[in-house]
Amino acid sequence: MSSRVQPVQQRSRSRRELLLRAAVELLAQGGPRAVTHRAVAARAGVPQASTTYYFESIQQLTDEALRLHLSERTSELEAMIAEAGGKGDSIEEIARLMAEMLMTRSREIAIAQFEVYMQAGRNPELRGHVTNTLNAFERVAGSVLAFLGARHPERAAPAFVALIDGFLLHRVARPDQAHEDAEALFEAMLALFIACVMDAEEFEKWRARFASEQPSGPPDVSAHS
Amino acid sequence: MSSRVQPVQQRSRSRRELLLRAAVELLAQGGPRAVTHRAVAARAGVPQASTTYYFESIQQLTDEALRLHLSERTSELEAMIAEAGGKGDSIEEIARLMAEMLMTRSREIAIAQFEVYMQAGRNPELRGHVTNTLNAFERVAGSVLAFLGARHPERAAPAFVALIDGFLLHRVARPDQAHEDAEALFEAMLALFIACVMDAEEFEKWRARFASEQPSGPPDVSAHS
DNA sequence: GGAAAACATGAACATTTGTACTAATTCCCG
DNA sequence: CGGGAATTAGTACAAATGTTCATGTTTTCC
Repeated sequence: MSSRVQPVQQRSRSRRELLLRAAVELLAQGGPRAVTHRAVAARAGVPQASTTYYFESIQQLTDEALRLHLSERTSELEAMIAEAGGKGDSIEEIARLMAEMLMTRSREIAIAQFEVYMQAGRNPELRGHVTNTLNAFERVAGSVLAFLGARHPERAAPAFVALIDGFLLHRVARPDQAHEDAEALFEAMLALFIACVMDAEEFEKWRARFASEQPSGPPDVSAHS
Repeated sequence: MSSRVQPVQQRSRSRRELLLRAAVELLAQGGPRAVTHRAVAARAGVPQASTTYYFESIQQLTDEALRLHLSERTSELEAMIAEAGGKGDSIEEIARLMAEMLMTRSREIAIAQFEVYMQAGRNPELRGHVTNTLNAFERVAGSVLAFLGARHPERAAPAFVALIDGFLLHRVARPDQAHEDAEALFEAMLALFIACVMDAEEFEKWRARFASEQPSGPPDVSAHS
């Protein structure tokens, strides 16, 4: 009934983690229905029974995998900040850096992130973790906006993160657009938004640039009824 | 091997639709793993075998259910436009109307929408439909922005839709925030964004309002490790 | 070295799920 | 109204899945 304890031996712990990573991969690639004991074990290259040896149930395995993913996103965020530190200090540079960093990640990372969001909507256990992660995102966004000179960064931050996640979500749902076009659009979006919350002169400058770039009309896809 | 045809009798057709709606409900409430033959039949109040009578496989049932959901979102959008027509013509009014309309929908509608996005990421069959729906959203967003006087509405529209979906997604993932606060924030976000793509005077006016409202700092949730 | 604890795994079992099949019932139309 | 098609429903079965368990192996610690 109670959850299995953390293994004490190193090899065990890494094997356990192997299973968690396999679960995240399967979740990203095939959705929740693809995360089965057997599939996870096969992908991790361990025998079937390992999954039930390390985890009480498939639900618990999945939940822990999602928490691992969340903690890795936080680490990733810190790494991004560390890497970006000093590399740019203008709106232009920051927007380019962010767009590039977020778009060069694997598609699976974004998908897994959204699966976590979905799961958090149903599982109160996860909700606190997701809330903390989102708050962390918003804190960082607020810092960046503040660094650039936004007037009310903490207020604009949630919108900034929403814009980013919305863009990435649409890219997951509609992956056909060329990568370069998408990244350019993303960068322009970010720059425009940042400029929005700055003072008026900065804003004017950036809005002009946003407007001057060739407006790419939405490509009409063959109608599906 | 081929898909079953549309039933000829009225009762049959409505029953078939009943199954599709049940599938969407289950998907929204319990995720993809909750959509099983038996669960769908039970929720629709029809015998087990109906699901296999009307649909080739559970996959086909799910796919069609998702397509139904998409087409209903399009209808909903048209209804919103019709209802909003003439009710507002200022940025303030439009933002309030949009925030209210989008936030008073059931939570399940948003969740189902995002499940469709996730599924489209994996299923090329669905992708075209999702692309069309997103393009329709962006077209409407572009019209609204154009109506309000945006300079390059078609270029700002994708960002606008991304902002909306991102906000709704975060609300799904983190539903604890009070509804009124969330709606007010949403409205402010929309108004700010719209103002962003307007001329400078409009923008200044709205940015000032956005900034003057009490900035609600992110509530720190108890740390989950 | 050897016992005890921790770890690992193959095989089996119970349940859930997808699907097929047959018989009964209802509906449509001449 | 009667016959054939459409639909409904009960049931059975094969496959997939979650889980258990007995047993074998490795590691730890004295």
